Amino acid sequence: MNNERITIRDVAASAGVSHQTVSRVINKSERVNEETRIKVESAIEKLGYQPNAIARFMAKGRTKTLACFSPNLTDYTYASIIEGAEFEARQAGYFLMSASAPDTGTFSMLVEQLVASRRTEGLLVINPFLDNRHTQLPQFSPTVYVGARSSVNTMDSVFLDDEEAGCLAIRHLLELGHRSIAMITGPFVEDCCRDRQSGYVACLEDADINFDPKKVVEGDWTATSGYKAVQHLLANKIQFSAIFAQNDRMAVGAIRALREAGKSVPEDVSVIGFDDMPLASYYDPALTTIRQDPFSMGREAARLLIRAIENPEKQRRHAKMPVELILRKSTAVFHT
Amino acid sequence: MNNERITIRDVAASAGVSHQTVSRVINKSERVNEETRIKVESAIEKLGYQPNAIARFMAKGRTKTLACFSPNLTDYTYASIIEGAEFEARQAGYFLMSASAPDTGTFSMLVEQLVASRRTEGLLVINPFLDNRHTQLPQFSPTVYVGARSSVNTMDSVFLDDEEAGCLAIRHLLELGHRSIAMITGPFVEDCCRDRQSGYVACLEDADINFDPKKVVEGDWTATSGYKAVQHLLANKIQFSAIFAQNDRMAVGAIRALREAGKSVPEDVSVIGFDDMPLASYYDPALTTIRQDPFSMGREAARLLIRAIENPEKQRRHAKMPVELILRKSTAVFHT
DNA sequence: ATGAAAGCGCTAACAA
DNA sequence: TTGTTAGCGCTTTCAT
Repeated sequence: MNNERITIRDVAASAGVSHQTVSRVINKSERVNEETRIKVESAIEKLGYQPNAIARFMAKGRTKTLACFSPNLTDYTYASIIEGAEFEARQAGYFLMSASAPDTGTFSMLVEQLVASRRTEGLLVINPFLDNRHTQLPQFSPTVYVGARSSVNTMDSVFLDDEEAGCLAIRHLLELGHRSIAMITGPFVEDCCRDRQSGYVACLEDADINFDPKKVVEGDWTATSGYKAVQHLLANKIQFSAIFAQNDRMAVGAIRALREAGKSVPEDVSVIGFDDMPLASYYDPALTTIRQDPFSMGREAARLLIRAIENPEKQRRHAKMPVELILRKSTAVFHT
Repeated sequence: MNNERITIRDVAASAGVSHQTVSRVINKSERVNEETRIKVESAIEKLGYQPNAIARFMAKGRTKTLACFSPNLTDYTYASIIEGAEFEARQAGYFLMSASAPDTGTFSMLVEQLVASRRTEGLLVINPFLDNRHTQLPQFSPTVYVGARSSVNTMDSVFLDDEEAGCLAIRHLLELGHRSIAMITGPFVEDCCRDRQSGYVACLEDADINFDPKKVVEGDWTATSGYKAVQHLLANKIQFSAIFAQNDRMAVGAIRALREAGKSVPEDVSVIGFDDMPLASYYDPALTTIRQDPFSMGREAARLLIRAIENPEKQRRHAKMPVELILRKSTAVFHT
C-alpha cells in the first residue's frame, strides 16, 4: 500500500482522536492516556503511516541537517572524515549532506544552496584555506574547520598535531643516524604543511643541524609531485640520506624516482610518509609513516558542530588530534 | 545582517506588493510587470532575502533530494560513484544525501529515515546484494542499483560489463602465452564476481583450456585475502603461471605473497588486477589492470534515477558500462 | 498583472 | 488528558 499520502489527520480519523493527539503519540509526549496511545499506535500500524520529516522541520524551524564541503569525496582522508562525521551526526539525530567543492565557485554555490536556502544548521569545511574558500563562508551559520586551525574564536576547528608529527618523523630519522634529511611538503598555502615544517625545523635544531631550505621542496600531494621533487633534488645535487614526505602518495612517488636513479630504499635512502593510507603496509617496501585517524577527526568535528548549534553560548574549541609513528620497512639505519 | 528570518512577506511589505507577487518574481513567472519585478528584486537585494527551500518543498510536495546508500564512503570505487552521482544530481537541480550502510540493520534504518521520513525522491543503492540488503528496499521509491544488474523491470541498474572484463583479462594473459591461469575472486554473493568468472571460463574454453575449479579461490576484496589466496594455491601445489585478481587490492596482496615465496612478478608469475585504483601505476611493478570508470557510473545512475522520478512511465534501463585493459608491468610473456 | 484565500503536514499554545 | 486554533514560508487556485 502506498503510504506517501497518509497524514497525521488520517491516523487521527481512523483512531477517532484529534490529530494533535497523534502528534503527541509520535513525539512520545507523557500526556497521553495509555488506552488512546494504543488506539493511535494501532491506527498508525494499520495505515502504515510515516511521519513527514519535512513538515516537522517546517513547523519546528529546524532541519536537523548538517552540511560538509570537501575538495573531493575520493581522497581517502577526506572520505574518512566524512564517514566519521556522518556517523557521529546520525548518533545525535542529525543528517549530513556532503558535497564535493573542487573550486571556490562551487563552494560558494553550495553555501548559497545548502546553508542559505536549505537551511542546514551547521557547516563542516574540510581544508578551508584551499584557494581561499574560507572567505566565502556563510555569516550566520555555525562552522567548524577540519584540517586547519581557525584563528577566530567564533569557530571551532579540528586539526592534527602537525608540528608534533613533523618532529616524530624527524626524530625517528635522527635516531637512525640520518643527519641530512630532505622534505617534500604539500602546498604551502595549507597550514598543516607549514606546521609540519616547523616540527621538522625545530627537531633538526635540537640536534644542532642547521635548517637548509634547499632540502625542502614543495609538492601538491600527488605521487607525481613526489617523483618530480626527488628528480629536482637529484638534479641539483642536493645531499640527503633520508626523505620526509608529507603524505604517503608523495612518498610513493619519491621512492619510484629514487629507484629509477639507482638508489634503493631503505638501503641507500630512507623514506618516511604521512597518513598511513590503506595499502601503505602492502607497498614495497612497506611504508614507514605517520598515522592519522581521519575517522575520529570527522567524529570530533561533528560533535563540536552540534555543540556549537545547541550551545552557542559555550566557548568554541580547537581540537588537536594525535598522530602516531608507524614503523615499517622504508626507513633504516644510516650508513655511508 | 542576519537574513535567517526574512520571508517572502517581509519582501512584499518592503516592495509594497503582495507576497504572491514576490513568489512570482522568485519563480520567474512571466505574468509580472517589468516595473514591479524591479521593485521586488531590489527589495530582495536590500533585505538579503534567501528563499526557504524547505518551505518550498512543503508546498510543492517535492524534496528534490536523492539518497545514496553505500557499504562505506572510503573505498575509492564507491567514493567515485558517489561523487559522480552528486555531480549529475546537482546539474539537474537535485541534491544527494549519501550515507554509509555497513550492515543491513543500518541500511533499513536509513531507508526508514531518509526515504520514508525525509521523503527523498529516489534511491541509489551501491552493491545491493551485499548481505541481502536489497530485500529491505522501500516499496514505492524509484530505485537504481549500482554495481549489479537488477532482474526486475521496475528498477534501473548500472553495472560493469563484467563478463567482457573477465575475457579481456584472460585474453591478454593467453596472448602472452599463459595457459595455466589462476583467479582470485571477490565474494561469490556479488553478481560481478560470478560474471567475471563467466568471462574467465568462456575465454579459456575458446582457447581449449578446461576450467579447473581448483585454480579459483574466493577472496573478500582485501589485500590480505589476495595474500592468503596465493598462499593457499602454493600450499596446495596448484599450478599457475598467471593470476587474475578481481580487484587491485587483492592483486597487490597476491604479489606480496608471491615475492615472499621467492617468485618474482612478472618474470615468474604474471598478475593482472581490476579497477585501476589511484596508485596502481606507482605500485612496483606497475599494475596491469582492467580499468573501470566509477565516476561515470555514478553519473549514469543518477541520470537514470532522475529519469525514473520524472518519467515513471518510461521503460527502466540497464546500463552496462565499458571496461578497458590497461597494460603496465605486472604481466609478461610466459616462459618456463 | 495582481491579490486573497486555502493548504502542504506538522507542532506550539492555549483552552476545555 | 484531549481538542481547537494558529501558524511555519511557501505555492496553487481562483478572483479581480
